[in-house]
Amino acid sequence: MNKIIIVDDHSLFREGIKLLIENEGLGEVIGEAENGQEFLNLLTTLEPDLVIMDIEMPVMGGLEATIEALKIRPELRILALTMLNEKTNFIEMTNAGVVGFVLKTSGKNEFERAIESITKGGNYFSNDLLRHIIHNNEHQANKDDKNREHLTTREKEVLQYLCEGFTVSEIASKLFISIKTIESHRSTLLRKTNTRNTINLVLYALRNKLVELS
Amino acid sequence: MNKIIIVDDHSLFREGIKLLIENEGLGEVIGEAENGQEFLNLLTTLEPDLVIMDIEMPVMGGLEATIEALKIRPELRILALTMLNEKTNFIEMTNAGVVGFVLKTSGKNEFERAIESITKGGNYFSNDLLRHIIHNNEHQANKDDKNREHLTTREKEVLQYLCEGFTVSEIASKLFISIKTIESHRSTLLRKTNTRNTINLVLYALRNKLVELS
DNA sequence: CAAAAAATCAGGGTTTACACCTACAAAAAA
DNA sequence: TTTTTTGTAGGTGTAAACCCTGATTTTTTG
Repeated sequence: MNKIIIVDDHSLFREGIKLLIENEGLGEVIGEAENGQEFLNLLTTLEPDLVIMDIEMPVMGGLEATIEALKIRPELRILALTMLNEKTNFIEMTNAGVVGFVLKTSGKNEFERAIESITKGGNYFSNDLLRHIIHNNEHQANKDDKNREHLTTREKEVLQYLCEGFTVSEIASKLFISIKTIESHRSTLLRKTNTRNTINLVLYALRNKLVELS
Repeated sequence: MNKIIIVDDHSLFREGIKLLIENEGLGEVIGEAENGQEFLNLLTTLEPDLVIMDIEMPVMGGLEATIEALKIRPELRILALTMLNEKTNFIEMTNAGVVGFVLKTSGKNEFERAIESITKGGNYFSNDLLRHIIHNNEHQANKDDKNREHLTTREKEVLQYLCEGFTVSEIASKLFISIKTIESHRSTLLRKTNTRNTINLVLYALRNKLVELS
């Protein structure tokens, strides 16, 4: 019998999926978590065969959780459940090692097929998603591969402050480092995001949900 | 027995909620729709007692669907299911006539209580949501009433361009007027919104939804 | 019409942002 | 171990933002 953990920040969604799994005899839900961090905590005591993982979650998202979990348990099989409309890092999630992708807009049948396929050791990638990826590649390929050139921890921190409306000198004071250093980070951010000034950098970050509008 | 229609663009979520409702004996799901338009079509043939309505959906959202549905069937009881993080038009939805509000992050128990309360003719508004509304009102109430209406047409126009990432000189070129004029408008905007610089002005506008993030 | 508000423009001064460099030590990755 | 990345910091010059006062014209409104 499949031992399953469900990771999703929407409690009602978890409840529903749990019922679905148990009703259809797809497995046994041995745990639930509402973000990546909670899930990693569960992993210290539970031994699931399969994880159903949402991607966009507060505290810790599905990508990071997947990477960390597979470091600890490389044999773990993770099925990503995504919404498609937002920035679904399909490539990054597959690189991280998920064995399947299903859309929340998919029906019950596709979900069952995914779980069955994965249980047998296979993969499952939703056709709708694949179609979407191919179709949108022209528009997004550049942005995803080039622009999102991986921001470092410090850069993300500076970006966060910039998006909260702090000036360069204020950030320097907060972090007890030179204004020049913050300027340097901002310049790097401008280059990596291919933006012209701080305002456009902030707008870029908000549009791409690198930060949240508080 | 409650006759229920579920309106949500996520098929898996609908499946789950349907199972939950039937498992707990909360009612009978007589129909599903994946957007407001589909739901209105269903209303021509089905006669539900209760509608569980998502808000953000493609084609037609929950607000418009609620308004239209209650024009046709004023006695219809609609429970809004929302996510809170995004622009949840709580006020507009209640004005439209929904009798309840539950968060997707809420648990099964709260969902059941909501349905029971509504079935008995009452209302149900999630405490988490109410708390969130009240908390965010302190920041917004004053600013909305005083500052927002004060912006002139031209000022709003300039603000729009600023929020799209254009610089002062670019806006001057676009509108065929002097840079000094745009600077003057921006200064007025800074004063009226009580912000310190353009970035904070843009953030203010986004937070208060004076403009949309494209 | 007269008064108020809105939209336009100007000058001048201070501060900050921005672009382009260089540089070096520590940490991480190869 | 060697190479690359990251975080730190500085210099220099230009452009832009920012702050103030003041003024003219047009539009709105009582």
